[in-house]
Amino acid sequence: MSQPDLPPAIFVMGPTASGKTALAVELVRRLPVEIIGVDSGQIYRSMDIGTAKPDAETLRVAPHRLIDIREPEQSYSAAEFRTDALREMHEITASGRIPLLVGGTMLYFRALEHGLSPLPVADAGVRAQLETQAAEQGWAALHARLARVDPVAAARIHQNDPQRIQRALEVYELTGTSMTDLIAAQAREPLPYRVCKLAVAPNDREVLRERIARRFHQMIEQGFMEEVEALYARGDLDLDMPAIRAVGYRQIWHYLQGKYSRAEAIERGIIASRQLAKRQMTWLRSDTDVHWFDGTEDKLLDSVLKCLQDCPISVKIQS
RNA sequence: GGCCGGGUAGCUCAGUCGGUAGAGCAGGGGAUUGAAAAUCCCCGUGUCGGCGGUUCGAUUCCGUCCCCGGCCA
Repeated sequence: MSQPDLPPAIFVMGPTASGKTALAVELVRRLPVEIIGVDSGQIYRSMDIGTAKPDAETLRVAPHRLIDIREPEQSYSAAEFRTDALREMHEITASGRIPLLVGGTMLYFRALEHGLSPLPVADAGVRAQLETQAAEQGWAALHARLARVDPVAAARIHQNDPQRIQRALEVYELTGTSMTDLIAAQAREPLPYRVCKLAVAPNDREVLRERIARRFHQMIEQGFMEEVEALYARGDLDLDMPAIRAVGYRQIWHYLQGKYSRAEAIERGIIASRQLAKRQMTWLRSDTDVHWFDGTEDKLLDSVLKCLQDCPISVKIQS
């Protein structure tokens, strides 16, 4: 099962505001590693404060790959991430260093590590068509249709989950084959690396909740409102776009539209961040072979370095 | 001080023609295959403000007291 000839890689995963970036930057100082961001928000240009993107100074010492690679009106996907990340990882490995993947987008980590089944890419036309049908007949009708073409998927997907109903129907429309059959037809390709997975999160949930609130207020002080205002003022962006639906951006967008007061937008932004952290924790807990770190301890770096030495990848510490 | 509203889940409230109560939000758990910071699923015992009274039985009716609004002095 284990493949000793595979090159090493490190994952640093964790919920929002857990201190992943700080740890990654420290690791860059000590180890022959290069950072790749695993963050569906930080891929966007002009979205810096609200995505907690490392500042220019930090990026100078610790460059991040796969951030600032899209405009806010564009979309991105787990599949594109996997392709991009694999390419960057190979480059880093070829240069004799170790890829250090850091972020909080757990689906991207999952897709990278376990691969994705060969399914068709999203098709805006088909999606629009399904959207129209849903508006006319309701999603329950589309779920019923899915049950006819792909009963296995329909049993798994809840009838109130429009996003997944739409995707499963889209796959069928595009290929004439059910998603279930396509997935069964070919095994996923796992990541060709020996990975050491680290999870950073405070043991005490309340600590994380406080950190999230504090950081959100800091973002506001740093000009988060103004950042969203600038996006809003462009006039070509809206809440249907993944970038604008991001935590914090969405709530401030509502404020700019007059739906929330300023204070309400901030409060709801904090709540949305906490709910995001909760979902991220659910992903992490389901991962069986991660090494957990509290993240708030003083000797975090030492513990992490020791863990990396003991890991199957056996990273040598260099000074 | 008088009159009128209110005091029910962490918050905002609904409700019980008397048989010990339920929504939204928050919170917790889970799912997660090209939107994933997305999209969903599951989870609600709380002296029904305090004390008395009536009653087989009171959160509900009556009395009284306390607290919070508003109006009048």
